[in-house]
Amino acid sequence: MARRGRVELRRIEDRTSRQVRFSKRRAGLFKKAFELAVLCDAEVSLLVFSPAGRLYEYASSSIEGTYDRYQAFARAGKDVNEPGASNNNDGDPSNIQSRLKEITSWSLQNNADDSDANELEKLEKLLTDALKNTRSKKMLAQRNSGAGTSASGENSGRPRGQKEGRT
Amino acid sequence: MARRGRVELRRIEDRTSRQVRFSKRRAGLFKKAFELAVLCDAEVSLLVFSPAGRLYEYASSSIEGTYDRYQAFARAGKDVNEPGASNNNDGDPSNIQSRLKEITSWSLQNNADDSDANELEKLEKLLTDALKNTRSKKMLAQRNSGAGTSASGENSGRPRGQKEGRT
DNA sequence: GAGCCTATGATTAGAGG
DNA sequence: ACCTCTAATCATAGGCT
Repeated sequence: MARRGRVELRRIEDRTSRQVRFSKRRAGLFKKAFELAVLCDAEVSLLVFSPAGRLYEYASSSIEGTYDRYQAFARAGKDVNEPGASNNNDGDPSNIQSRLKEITSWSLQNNADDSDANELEKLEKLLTDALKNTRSKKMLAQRNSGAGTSASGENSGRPRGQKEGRT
Repeated sequence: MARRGRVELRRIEDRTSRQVRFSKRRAGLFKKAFELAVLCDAEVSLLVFSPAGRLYEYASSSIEGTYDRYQAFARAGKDVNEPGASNNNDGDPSNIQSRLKEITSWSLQNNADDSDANELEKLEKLLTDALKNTRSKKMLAQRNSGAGTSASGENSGRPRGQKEGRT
């Protein structure tokens, strides 16, 4: 025997049943979170509190690191955004802001603060690249004397509100 | 056709395929997170960064709220508090992370993305300082640890961008 | 509750539009 | 890039141990 009908999307009333479902679905959810991280090279952070108040967690790197990245990202992404000026090039590697965001989150993730020469070496490389980038932009700016656009990697597609879940 | 065999549990190498799978699996994961929250009355917080660095989030209540609960919980349960962890170095001007935060916020405030040579000059200086800082830290680290492997080609933290439609 | 089982609904990889 | 279709795997409700 198995399901007789579709799963209804509302709170399960029976306590025991809800508990069992929670265990099973939680396992499935964590498995999928893990798979997404591994297969697609994504950074995933998942926190679940059971109705009873128990904590379950998964993070492909670390909860704190990902949360820090989230905060930096959310803060950054929300700010300056002129409709006319093609900003918000989050995926464009030649964009200084996105580069800085990446560097910052990388730095936070890796706690690039102390005594690890390798980590610092990487950070150094990132900073060098960013600096190089800045310089070339500056040159362009001087040449064009204030008329430039930032659209070095045009393609910003369309804004597509992200929403999850469903009713 | 459909899958011919089991899904291998390792990073998908093909970029396009990885992107497509990411979208699909992400949708599935968020749906399941949502269902767990509703069906089982759980508190769920899910953060996902795509390989391209875009953020996707879901929270049955709120990311911040759940994260706060997590911290309170973790602290209460196990007394988790690492000494040099990525926390509260904001006051130290020689700290790389705080410097990066400064740079990032400056960059965002001033929309330091295009056509202003002076602004970019300032940004350049900030980056130079940060780089100098990094270098001296690296030297200290090398001196103190003797670990001399230069792994510059590796991307574990993987800052990198790819041009795609934005969120 | 934790495991195991299994029928069946849900998810999804890959191809095509 | 996004939708649809389809085949095939996957997840899982409900039973039972």
